[in-house]
Amino acid sequence: MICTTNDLSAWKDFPKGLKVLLLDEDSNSAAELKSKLEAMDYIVYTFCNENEALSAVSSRPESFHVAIVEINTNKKNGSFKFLETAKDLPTIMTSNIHCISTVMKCIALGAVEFLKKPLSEEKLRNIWQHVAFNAVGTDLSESVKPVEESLVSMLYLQLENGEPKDKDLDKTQDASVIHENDPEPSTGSDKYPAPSTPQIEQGGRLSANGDCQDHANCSIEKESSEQDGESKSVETTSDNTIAEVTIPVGQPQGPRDTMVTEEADLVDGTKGKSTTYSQTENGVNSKNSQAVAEKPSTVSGIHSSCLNKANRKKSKVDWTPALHKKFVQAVDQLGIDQAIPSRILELMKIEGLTRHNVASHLQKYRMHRKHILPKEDDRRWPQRDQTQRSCYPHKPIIAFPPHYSNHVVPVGPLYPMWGAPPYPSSIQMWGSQGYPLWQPTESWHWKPYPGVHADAWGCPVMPPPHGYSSAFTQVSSYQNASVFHCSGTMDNRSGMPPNSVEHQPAEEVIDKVVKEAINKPWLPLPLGLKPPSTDTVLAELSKQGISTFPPHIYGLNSSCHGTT
DNA sequence: AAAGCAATAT
DNA sequence: AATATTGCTT
Repeated sequence: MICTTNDLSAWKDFPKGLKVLLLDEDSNSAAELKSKLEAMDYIVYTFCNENEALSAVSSRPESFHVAIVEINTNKKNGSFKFLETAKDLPTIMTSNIHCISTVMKCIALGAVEFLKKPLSEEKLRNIWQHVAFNAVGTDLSESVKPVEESLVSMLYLQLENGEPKDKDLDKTQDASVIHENDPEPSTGSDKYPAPSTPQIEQGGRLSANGDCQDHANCSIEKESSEQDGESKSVETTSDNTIAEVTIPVGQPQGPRDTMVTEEADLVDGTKGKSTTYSQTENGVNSKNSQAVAEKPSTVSGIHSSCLNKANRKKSKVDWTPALHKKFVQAVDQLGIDQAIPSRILELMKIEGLTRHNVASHLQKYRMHRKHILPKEDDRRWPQRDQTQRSCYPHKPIIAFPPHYSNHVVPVGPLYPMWGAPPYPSSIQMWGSQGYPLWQPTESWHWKPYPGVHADAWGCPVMPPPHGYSSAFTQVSSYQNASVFHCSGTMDNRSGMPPNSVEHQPAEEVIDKVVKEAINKPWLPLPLGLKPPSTDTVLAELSKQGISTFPPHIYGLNSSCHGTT
């Protein structure tokens, strides 16, 4: 039964007279509980049979304000049927079993609260707070929604991790919306001391008032300025949110404040969160810190929530590694000069992503490449063909872009395809198209391997690829190899060991390597170095009055520069 | 109208 | 800090 606020104000001695449906198939415990409730002036209707209780609810819904249901451990589906069926009746689940998954399941199915047995008077006293008030003219519901949203997300994730997913869960998942103007039942949680469990009931069971469905299919929101039906979506799967909300669920007495805070945050004004795109991801299994946002199952769809047409704040796109990868793939596929937002958008096929989103990301992406990559190149060994950089693969669905081999070395493993850099934490995102990439000097949010000093992303992070190292390690030590990778471009000093060569400016570093190459002529030259022609060498030697070849020709250094 | 850039807002 | 938004130019 749903009460209006008027009902409430007119209710004499509330909550006395509250009508409680009690379902407990153990008649003893039912009787015990009944007497406790009656001691509080609640009116108790006891049922020992789920079906009977359900039929009572359906035949005279006005007879009950709330339900207290004991989970029947003897039944495979222990009383969840009631929970699932009596959606309009705020239902408090109770059990001797307090395992978190059970609790979560209850909540996911719409329970307003889970009370551990034994049920003290203390615990029972506040059950009235779950009465579904139809908060006309109030927006108390606002404060409830975000919790619901977070909780639902959390549950989703949780269940994804192994527990069977309930059919209803999908529905609830979709309810992750901020309903700003819903005439929604509310218990007035802002006014009264909250019961131990957040009252997400009404939200979770929104199907009652149709909101859920309403929102479920509006992942595409027309933007007034956009004709192509771009929509906004946001992430539901905020790690933090989930994490923080997790605890309170199972532990009524626990850190509720955390949740409240979270709630406040979410509510506060305008933050609307909705979905994260995730899409079918072929190759990448990005397992990163952000992975939550792109779990495989999330992958095929957007749990979109939609926005209330009325007011909907723009939300941010979560450029997860997977999403970024998709983006990069699209850019690559189009070729850098064809890569314009609208086409990228097309190729990405991400529901809910807007051209603006792409444009924005593209802007950043271009900036990154423009500012970072060139710098690296300039400091690196002379490129055989500098022009290649500007015209890299337009049809790059090939394992290695042409210029790849010209670059000194990809720091990491060569990615078989663009896409899926195997790193655990998505480092080097921008580089997935074959650029040699180390972390740019600038901060970049995709961090190197966990555990590795973030600033030390230079070469040591990953072993050099074979092709590279074989040619190289012969010439120089590990440090020198690093020199090539890191050259002076990045300021990684802080992350490097004190004795590493990286401290030297690029020129010096180069000189040093050149010198070493000269000193050990029997070794292959480092990539990027061409040997001086014999003529040049001879000319230089004769200039210096040398006609024989000493084992070490230090003096060649300068001529080397001149001839390469 | 769309793109792109820079500055600024969130 | 990362994105979005805005304003402007092309």
